Amino acid sequence: MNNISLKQLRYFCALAEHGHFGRAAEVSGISQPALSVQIKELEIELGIALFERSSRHVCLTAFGEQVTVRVNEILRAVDDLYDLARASRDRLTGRFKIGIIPTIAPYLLPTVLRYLSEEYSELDIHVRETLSSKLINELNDRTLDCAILALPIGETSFTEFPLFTESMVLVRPVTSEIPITSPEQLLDQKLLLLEEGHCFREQALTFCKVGTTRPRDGLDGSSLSTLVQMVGAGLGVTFIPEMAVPVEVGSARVCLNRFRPPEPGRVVGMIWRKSNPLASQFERVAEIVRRAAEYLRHQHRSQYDGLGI
Amino acid sequence: MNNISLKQLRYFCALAEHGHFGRAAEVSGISQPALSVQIKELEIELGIALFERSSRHVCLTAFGEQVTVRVNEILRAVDDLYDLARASRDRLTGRFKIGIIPTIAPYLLPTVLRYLSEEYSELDIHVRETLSSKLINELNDRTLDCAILALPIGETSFTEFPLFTESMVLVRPVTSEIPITSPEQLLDQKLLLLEEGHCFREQALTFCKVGTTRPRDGLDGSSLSTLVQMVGAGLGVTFIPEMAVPVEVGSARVCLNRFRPPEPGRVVGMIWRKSNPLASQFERVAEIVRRAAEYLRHQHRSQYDGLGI
DNA sequence: TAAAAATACTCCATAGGTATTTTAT
DNA sequence: ATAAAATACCTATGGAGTATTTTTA
Repeated sequence: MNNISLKQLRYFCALAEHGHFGRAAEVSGISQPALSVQIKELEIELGIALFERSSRHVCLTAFGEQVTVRVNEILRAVDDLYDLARASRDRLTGRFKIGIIPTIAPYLLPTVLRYLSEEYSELDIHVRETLSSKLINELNDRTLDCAILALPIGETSFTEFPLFTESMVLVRPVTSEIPITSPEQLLDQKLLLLEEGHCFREQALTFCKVGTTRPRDGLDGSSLSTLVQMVGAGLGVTFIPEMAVPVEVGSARVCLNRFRPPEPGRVVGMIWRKSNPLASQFERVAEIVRRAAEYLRHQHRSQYDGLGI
Repeated sequence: MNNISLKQLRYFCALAEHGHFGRAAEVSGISQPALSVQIKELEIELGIALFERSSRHVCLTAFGEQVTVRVNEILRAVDDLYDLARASRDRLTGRFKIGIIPTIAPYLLPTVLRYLSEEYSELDIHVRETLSSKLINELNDRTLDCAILALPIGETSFTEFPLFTESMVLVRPVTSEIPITSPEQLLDQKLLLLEEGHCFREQALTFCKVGTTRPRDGLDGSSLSTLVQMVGAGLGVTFIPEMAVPVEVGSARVCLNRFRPPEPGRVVGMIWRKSNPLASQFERVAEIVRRAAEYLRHQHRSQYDGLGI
């Protein structure tokens, strides 16, 4: 049975250093007999003497000297655990795996990553971009630490942290005449949507189905960028999130219009497993993401206004 | 206060490996609640969670994973202490510093070293050849582990282990006529002795002073070899230990004679500090030295007989 | 509802304290 | 005779057990 204790090893080091039971005990904050007993037990446990005692000197045996080196290493390694813990407690360390859906990633990520790496310089951030359903699986798998997606998810095992609400904007060909300002006006439009699985598709449809009918099916696109290009080619209309506007619109021959309230939109938030012990850290991370989004929105809003919409 | 215990670290490893409190507890030979408590205390001590718990899975946090590597190293290092102890207990390890007086060293050492290195193949043997008084100081200094010299020493702090008794042999010039067989006959001889400090000098004189007078002072030599050469040159007579005969006599034009009992002689033994915890090991070493000397004596005796003395 | 972890409590082993003895210089 | 380590003995902390509750899938 391995019954050596770290206390014994610390006492051993103190005694090895001071060569005197009384002083070593004092330094160790225990009484001399307590130290004597512990050293003796350590020797019994190892089955060999560590010190050569006399009333004048206490000095290490040859074996004791070999042990000193190793024990110092051990104690140093244990102390390192504390340091590591403190570092990990105060700020995230090591790998940090964040998931994000495709209809947010391209627009939010650059800014978020910049903000995060400013705050957590030594954090090794991994990004995974995929559909909400996969992100959720990977969160449950513990493959991801957290995910940025549209709320609500409605899984009780997750903490949902709302980041911001973003509006949907309608993208029309420049050739179209009158602005569309209510869902009803969409019914005779050909609506281009992201392919099945994207939550943004569902969100757009939800808005359109405010009534009971839905717009004529159009084509599916695999990215917002593609959809906008398709709109520019006159194939129909589509929605994009407000945040995508500065990136996706510009090159394409399209025009935008907002709706009158209630504007279509969605809540974007960050989620993580409630059981993850880094939860408190994640709130800080989420706050940083929120600030990044806010900054982005201000930037965009000025451009947006510049577009005169 | 550093209150992590090795037990906790072992439990941690078990839990990290099994991912299940119940099984890890079983493997560790304790109950599940005991394990729960210890893991929790470890986490409290470190101030950060090591595991992410749910009733389905128990898995390491990012921090826990970092800790696993280090803890495994720590536990391995602790186990190594046991191995090191066992190795040191069963056989001498590391440096072994042995002292030996000049009137024994050249004759006994080669054989002793051969015997010792056969028995302790990985022992790093250091030899120190000097006068008894210095050897004793160095034993007290703990510079030496043990010493081979003429007994008795009479220090209570030393264990004296007698190895063998060796006779002194008189060395005469071949030109001298009649054998000398009793101390009295030495009184009119010119006696060549080792310089002050060699115990062998005192031992020779002790024999000569069996009566009250002592032989005429001769010259001092720094080694037995020198003395024998001086005898060959007709400068006087000298004593050498029996063991030195095969080495020192042969090239010189001298003849030998023994005395009738009580033959002059001395007890050669090994000494070490009583307080040295390797004492039991030293008895084994001493026994090996004794066997080496015995072997040597048999070898010499046949040569000696061949000389027809 | 079932499986697993956490909690509550109890007990005993042992670390550590004080007083004393032994040892070695 | 003195300084230091070892021993004896006692106390109290805490490690570990059993029984139970809480949690989550």
